[in-house]
Amino acid sequence: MTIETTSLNFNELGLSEPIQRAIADAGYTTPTPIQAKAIPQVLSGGDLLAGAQTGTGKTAGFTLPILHLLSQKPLSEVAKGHPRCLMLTPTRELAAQIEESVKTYGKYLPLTSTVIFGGVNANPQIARLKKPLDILVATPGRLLDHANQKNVDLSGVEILVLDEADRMLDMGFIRDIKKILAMLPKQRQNLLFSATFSDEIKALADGLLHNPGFVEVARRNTASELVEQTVHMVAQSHKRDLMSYLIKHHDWKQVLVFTRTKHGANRLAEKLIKDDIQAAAIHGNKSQGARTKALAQFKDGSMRVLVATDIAARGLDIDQLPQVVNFELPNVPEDYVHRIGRTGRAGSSGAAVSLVDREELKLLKDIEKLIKREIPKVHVEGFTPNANPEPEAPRAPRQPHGRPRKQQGKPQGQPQNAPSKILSEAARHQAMPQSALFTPPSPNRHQPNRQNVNRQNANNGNASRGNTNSTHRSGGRGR
DNA sequence: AAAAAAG
Repeated sequence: MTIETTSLNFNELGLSEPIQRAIADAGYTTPTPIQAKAIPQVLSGGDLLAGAQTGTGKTAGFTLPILHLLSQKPLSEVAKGHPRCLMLTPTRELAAQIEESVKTYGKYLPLTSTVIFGGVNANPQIARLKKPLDILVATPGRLLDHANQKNVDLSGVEILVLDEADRMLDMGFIRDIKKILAMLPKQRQNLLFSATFSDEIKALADGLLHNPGFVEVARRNTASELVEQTVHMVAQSHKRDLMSYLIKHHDWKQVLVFTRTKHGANRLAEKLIKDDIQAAAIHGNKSQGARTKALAQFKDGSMRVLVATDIAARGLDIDQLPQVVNFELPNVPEDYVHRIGRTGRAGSSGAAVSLVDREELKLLKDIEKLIKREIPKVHVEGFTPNANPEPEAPRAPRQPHGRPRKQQGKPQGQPQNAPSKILSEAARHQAMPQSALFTPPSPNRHQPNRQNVNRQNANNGNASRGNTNSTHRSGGRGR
């Protein structure tokens, strides 16, 4: 299990019977650590500061007790058109996902919810906001829009959730959030979830929370042993060919590929489609319709490859995703952890492969420093740049068995017959030109003594890359 | 330096 559970049972947490029934329907019996810690805190009615990454089960950690609290007061006593709970989250997809969770766990309760975000027609949202509403999940921009136009009245909010607060600050939402906060009643319960605690998060928490309870669970990067991580050294110009090769060679049934740029995501998706691999790109320049469609198809398994920017790095919960690829390494080492956290979720194992150009070696070092381990560099058998329009047929014919969704054994990425040559970065990179990295290893290239070279100098001179420029977009979106 | 989010 990647998501740790506890020895507790959900029926010991004081949640009402309809909620327990919905939890059981969803197949859960045991809360994760963040749920076990956060649920009693939220039920107590106090403010909460929670340190939790995505993938720890934190969404249910606040959704479940909030449903309980709201359902204690009958809807008939509550004014219509006044959401009683507001959940703010950085991306549209995350907002949609959280609202789905609200609906899932609230299905036996007479509570109503909706989700509000930009990129789509506002009129259906306006119509929905006129009807009774208990829980409103939103991204800040569109919500503020509606609030300014008096489409929604936030004066009845009893519970506020700021999810992924650090990310919202990174994305320059602080001004919007402050404006929204000013519309809320003073008397309310506040829950703040953040993966990291920068000074800015602390400042936000200080102004927002009153005598908060504090819960924290281990960062997932130290716990993600079940995600098998490897690196392929490859020139940037050969990455797209290698990507097609890997997908076909390993017969990956489903893979989420991260690129550094939106343009890069488009180009890779086009290349894969050209190579008869079903693929779609998702990023912030796509229409919301295209984004929603691509994600839905990927989630239901009808889309083989989803090529994404870091829009999909955090929080997206894709059931039983076996394989993640970093087509380029992320600029911020923490994002690597978030990206590979899309696999190995909910009790399944996963594999994460990173395609690394020598230009990215510093990023790789930063990542290895963060996760406190060296990621093995694995040779790709049988791939030669510019010489692999089609991969060789796999030795054993593939059975047309469907997608093995529940896979217990080794992740798909590493079939037993793939010889894994683990060479140290020094051995590979200084000994041969990049163009030679994919030719099958000849005997004199074997350097078994170097296989486990532990690079002591992993952090010489590169202090952690603070995301120094990301937060102060003081101009905001000029309004 | 890129991406996300209002249009």
